[in-house]
Amino acid sequence: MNQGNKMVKEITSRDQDFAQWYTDVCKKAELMDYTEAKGFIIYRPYGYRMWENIQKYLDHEFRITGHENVYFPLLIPESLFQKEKDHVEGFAPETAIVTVGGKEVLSERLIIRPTSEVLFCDHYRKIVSSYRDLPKKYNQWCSVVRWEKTTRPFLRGSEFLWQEGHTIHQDEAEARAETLGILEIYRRLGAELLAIPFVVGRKTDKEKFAGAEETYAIEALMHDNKALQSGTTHYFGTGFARAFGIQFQDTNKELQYVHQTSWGVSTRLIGAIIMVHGDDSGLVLPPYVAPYQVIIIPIQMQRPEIVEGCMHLKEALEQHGVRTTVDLQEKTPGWKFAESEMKGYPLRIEIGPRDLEKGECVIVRRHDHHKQTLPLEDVAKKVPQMLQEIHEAMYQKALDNQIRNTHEAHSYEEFKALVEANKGYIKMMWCGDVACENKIKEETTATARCIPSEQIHLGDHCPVCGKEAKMMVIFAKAY
RNA sequence: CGGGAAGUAGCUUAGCUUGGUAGAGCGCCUGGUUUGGGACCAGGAGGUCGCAGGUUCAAAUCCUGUCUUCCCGACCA
Repeated sequence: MNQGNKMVKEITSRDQDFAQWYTDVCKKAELMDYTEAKGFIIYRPYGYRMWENIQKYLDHEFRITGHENVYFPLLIPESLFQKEKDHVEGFAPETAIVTVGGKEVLSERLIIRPTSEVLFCDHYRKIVSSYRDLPKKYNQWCSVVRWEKTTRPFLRGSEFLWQEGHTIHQDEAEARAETLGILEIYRRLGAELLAIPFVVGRKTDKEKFAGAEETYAIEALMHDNKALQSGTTHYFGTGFARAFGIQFQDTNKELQYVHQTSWGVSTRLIGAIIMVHGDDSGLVLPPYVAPYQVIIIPIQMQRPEIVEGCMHLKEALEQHGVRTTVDLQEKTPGWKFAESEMKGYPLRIEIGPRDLEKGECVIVRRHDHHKQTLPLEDVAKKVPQMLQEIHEAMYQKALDNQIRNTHEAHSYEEFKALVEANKGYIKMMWCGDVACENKIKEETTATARCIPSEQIHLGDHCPVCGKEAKMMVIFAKAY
């Protein structure tokens, strides 16, 4: 068997044309479909289930850290939206606006939420008056609309699904702790569910969220060495509170403004999974986010004992908590093997007449095509361990790739050469001046991805302007 | 939003230059034979040629506009 070769012929080779490969995988793995409206995609069952698994993980984490789910409206009166200056300026270019209701032109236009800060603020203003009302830690699962000029499935859509957390606190320390606490949950989501080693750090002022005092992000390196911002958390200080008048009386009987945060991850994570783990045969799914962790393929479906054997194994696996499906399509085994690879099931189990005679089955790992034979009776109790090993191997592979594609630049010339050669993450000292950041972007198209908490001292001066260096920044070309 | 390319059956597409009854392969349906890496035979269904105007006796084909997708830039989860 040609294990190293591309086994599925219907998609573009990954290294030949990464963009086309990505689109092919999205379509062929049946994750999504296009609609007639630009940037509005259908999340098909196989794609949506991944989102549900992400939801399940995060929703549990949010709950045990004291957050409550809520739902706020889709539409925001324009006047409300305009209360915070930076926020409006940041989002105005990409809002969709409802101007007609029924047959009447509306007296006030309604903005379709691109994010819901202002609605939460307006509500918090009404329900908070005492320190005893704090904190409020709300989260909502919803979709938002942003009128993007260029759209791509999962990576940038006119509408996308996400969760947005909005919290208010008595003081800065508590709000900042919330911002970093959620960031840590996002990092763990990557490590434990998505098998993606996120680089975690603070954003530069230029890359900050509109209206935020501090923005943090999780960044992931894709297989084409471009970075993808995969989630953000923001500390707002009291900016929104002042704009919206969210005040409370503290224990000294004094009026204070609340300290606020917001944070979110979106269906863009699905894009990250595809681009971090996928290969020339299609999707490769990390076990804990995969809709099904095991697909069982019966060989010779006309034999009832084989289908029966498959069903029994499915039951046994499910009893061990393994999400399992049996491929009962009227297709040849070869067809099913190819499709199971395209769709990225972490484990494929084949049961044929020869196996059944010997009481065994063939079990194949998707991520490395490793094939082995196991006694049927051992499968159900061994698979959970195998899934764990697959998860760890996939995480390690992604981490190795990230380390291999992270470089240090000590001079601006070196930096430019690294960007030019498409070398991934590039660490470089920076003076903190936006002028240098702009110059870098203009001349190289690379942007500051984040200021990592783990700082390395690479020099005393900013390689761009020669002034004193204040921090090390990770730069990369980004999606 | 600028530059480029493309839209014909679910998918890949021929036909368009030079206007004249829409064709193929794959997939799908029915029956049969098959089944350990994308099976075979026979029969069958499926199309307002992206959409809207225009030219013409006649438009998939020519003209105008528009929408969507892809690529390259600028802008953003």
